[in-house]
Amino acid sequence: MDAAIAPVVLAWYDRQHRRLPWRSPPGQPAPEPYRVWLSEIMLQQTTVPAVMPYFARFLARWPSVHDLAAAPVDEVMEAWAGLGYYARARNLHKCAQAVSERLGGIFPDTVDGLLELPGIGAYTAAAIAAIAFDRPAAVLDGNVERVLARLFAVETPLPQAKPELRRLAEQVTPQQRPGDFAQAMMDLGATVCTPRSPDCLLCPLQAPCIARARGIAAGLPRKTAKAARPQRHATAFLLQRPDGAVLLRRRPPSGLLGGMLEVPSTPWHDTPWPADDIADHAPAARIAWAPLPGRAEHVFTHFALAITAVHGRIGAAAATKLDGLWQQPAEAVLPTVMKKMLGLLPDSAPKSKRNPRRGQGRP
DNA sequence: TAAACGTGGAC
DNA sequence: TGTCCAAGTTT
Repeated sequence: MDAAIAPVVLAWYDRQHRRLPWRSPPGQPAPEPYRVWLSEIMLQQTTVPAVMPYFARFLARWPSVHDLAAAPVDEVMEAWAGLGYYARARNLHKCAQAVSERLGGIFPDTVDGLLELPGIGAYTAAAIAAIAFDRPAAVLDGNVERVLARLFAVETPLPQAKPELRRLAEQVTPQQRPGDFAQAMMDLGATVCTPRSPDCLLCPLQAPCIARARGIAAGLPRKTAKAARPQRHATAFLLQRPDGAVLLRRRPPSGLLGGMLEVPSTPWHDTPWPADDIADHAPAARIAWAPLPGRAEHVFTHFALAITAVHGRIGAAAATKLDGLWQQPAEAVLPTVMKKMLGLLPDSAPKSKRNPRRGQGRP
């Protein structure tokens, strides 16, 4: 029966495939490996709508892997700002340099070759091999895991079920059109076999789906509970020059927000900061720090950060003596959490998110 | 092996 | 408001 899976999925894909900028329609020649690679890196743990504008900008600015390799890494980081998981941007640049300089601009066309490159793991190597080079590699991402867990009623929770799901993926991957098959399985997972309420009536695998027969599709794949998210607290130092520019710094190259610009702040502590302790961590001495009204919250994968801010002013001459760089708040290109810190500045009107409260009660 | 690593949208 | 989650990789 497994042999019957691929043809059904491919026939569905021929009719229902999503049109995406990094993709060729079914039956057309494969897209350039550079585009496949760029899109796959951006799509790691990231939604298609979020990737869309970044992909367009990167491709317009750096049309080839050589162009990207030749770019200063800070420009690549800046272009990535807002997309998240910034190690991807650093590895993207490293990978471009490896391909451009060591491989003459030619991406490896095998899973093993691709796995050697920075930022390319099991999923991405298989995806590039299948989509760009038509290799029959078994592609296993979150979508495919879900489709297979339901199709074969795998009740073992993730991530323990991964080896079993991988075997199933290898079992159903066809020798013909493996790239289309990989994309078809992902489209199926993204549009029909969705996490919460799968649209089984529209599914081409309705008949062979064991979970559907047992009425447990929506509950698969099972997942082991994750740890609670701790709360941390920080106070940002919004130090402003007479021309309005604020002090920013470059974070260390690795770790959280590695290589990105930051607003100076207290350490991110597990308890709120007593007012008297805040100035101990200030980026400049002898500044009259004034607490600002308002607070912001930012949720990372593994902790949440409650943010308050203090405001200070500094003369143009004194400002030149500090480490860091000065940028106008509206023009700074920053990770989202840092933009939220700047959002606490007195005259920064755009609180885009719904932020009613404060003052008047409900009308 | 498990934890670190961002963000925004959906329900 | 809270929880889940999206085309994972690295250490």
